[in-house]
Amino acid sequence: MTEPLYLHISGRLRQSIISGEYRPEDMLPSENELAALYNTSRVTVRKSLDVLESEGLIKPWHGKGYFVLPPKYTTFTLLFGDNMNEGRFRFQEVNIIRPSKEISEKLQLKKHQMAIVTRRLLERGGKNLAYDEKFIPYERGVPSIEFEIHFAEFPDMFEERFAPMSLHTEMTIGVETAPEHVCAALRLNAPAPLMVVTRLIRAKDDQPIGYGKQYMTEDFGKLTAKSGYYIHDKL
Amino acid sequence: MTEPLYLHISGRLRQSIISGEYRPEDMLPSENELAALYNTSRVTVRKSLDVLESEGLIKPWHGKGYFVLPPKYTTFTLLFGDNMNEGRFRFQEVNIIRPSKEISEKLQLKKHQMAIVTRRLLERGGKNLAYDEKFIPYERGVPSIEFEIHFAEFPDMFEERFAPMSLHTEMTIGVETAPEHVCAALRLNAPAPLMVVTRLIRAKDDQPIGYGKQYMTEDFGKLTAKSGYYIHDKL
DNA sequence: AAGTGGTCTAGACCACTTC
DNA sequence: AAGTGGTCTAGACCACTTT
Repeated sequence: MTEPLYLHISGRLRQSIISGEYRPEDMLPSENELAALYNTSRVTVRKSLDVLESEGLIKPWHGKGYFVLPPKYTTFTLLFGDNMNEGRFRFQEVNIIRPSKEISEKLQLKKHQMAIVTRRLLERGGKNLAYDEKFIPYERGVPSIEFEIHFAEFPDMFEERFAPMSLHTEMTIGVETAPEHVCAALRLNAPAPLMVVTRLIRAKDDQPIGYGKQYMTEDFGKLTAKSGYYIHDKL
Repeated sequence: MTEPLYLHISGRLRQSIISGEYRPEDMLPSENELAALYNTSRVTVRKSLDVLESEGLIKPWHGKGYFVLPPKYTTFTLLFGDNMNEGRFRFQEVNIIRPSKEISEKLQLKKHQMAIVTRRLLERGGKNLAYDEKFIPYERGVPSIEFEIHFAEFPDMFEERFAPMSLHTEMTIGVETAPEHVCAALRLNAPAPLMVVTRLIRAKDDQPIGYGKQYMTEDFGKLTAKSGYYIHDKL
């Protein structure tokens, strides 16, 4: 139950930084001073400073000392997929198609290479909230398996074929005027601007292996993001 | 120039995890095994494992060993403000106003408390791309200073009065039908759905100290976000 | 030369898990 | 009891910065 010393020290220092006692550009006491102050070894002090460094609060400068960093307000953590799983998906289509120019470029398909598409509609409370398209390259010799994946979410569906840790995703969020088939599925009277989230899944070698677009109506809700050191689960 | 041993070890292990040699749920060799393998001390091995833990790749389990974690696909890092600074802002209004219900709730204003508003228009290449509103509580006795801050960006403007590290921001991204004054400023013919980013700045005690809304047109561009271990600057 | 952080060692004792 | 990770010590030597 008793708190380890190194967490006690990092906690005290974090508090001092957040409260403004140490401000950005300020220097913390040296490792030796802290070791003397808390009557402990330099190793333990270093461990507590490592904690704060990994949280992005401080940066050591060889030969000088530990500096307090200015906060980065432009970096947000976005949690995506939370409200995606509330509601019910209805499949509209699972097919092999000749890809559009956009899809072909995003997936870097070869000429005449086909793509597999799944299209789904998200319903919640009797309302059509979102429309969802996923595209993956079609390759001969990897047959029916592809048709089973359409129940899985991005990028879970790739875990069988790729090392999971090697996948990464690029996301864009914007407004687009939805194409007709999307408007029809969502039962919109006229082409309307919708929030569109695209996701491009890449494997370790940056090879694109999946591309998805989600069209979200006003009823769908909002995406949320957070920034700030203060929200760390520690403290 | 020679790479420290602990980084060498963590690099090798990271490579093994990303390549799929160790998969999620797998256990890494024990600290003692690694120490023997690399002919080094347990302390150095621990330091290399700490690196991977702070990257979210592994999790130690007391008495058992180090487990490889499954990737979290729902956590994205969003860089906001990059395309906000390209272009030119034109101030439309700086004023003390009676707040709307929305503003009053977000800022948790007292009854009859006023708010300061700044409204701006973002132009780029002759096009109106975005409209920007910021609200902060008005307090008597903190007078004209407030009017000077309107050149600063959220949340920089608060750094004088609050400990910078104590601020945090909650963001929502969604589609809203823009109110009339926004449509007028953006020269839209009819009320149109726009991408709306709201930001609520809170101080350390969770007290709201600023609220901003940005309405973005289709021309503005998209927000981008990334996920995946693979994009870490290391490796 | 003196102070700072960066790396590393060879131990120690504890708490948790497995057998 | 044996193996695992968790914490901590008291040194050592190096590289960088300041005086």
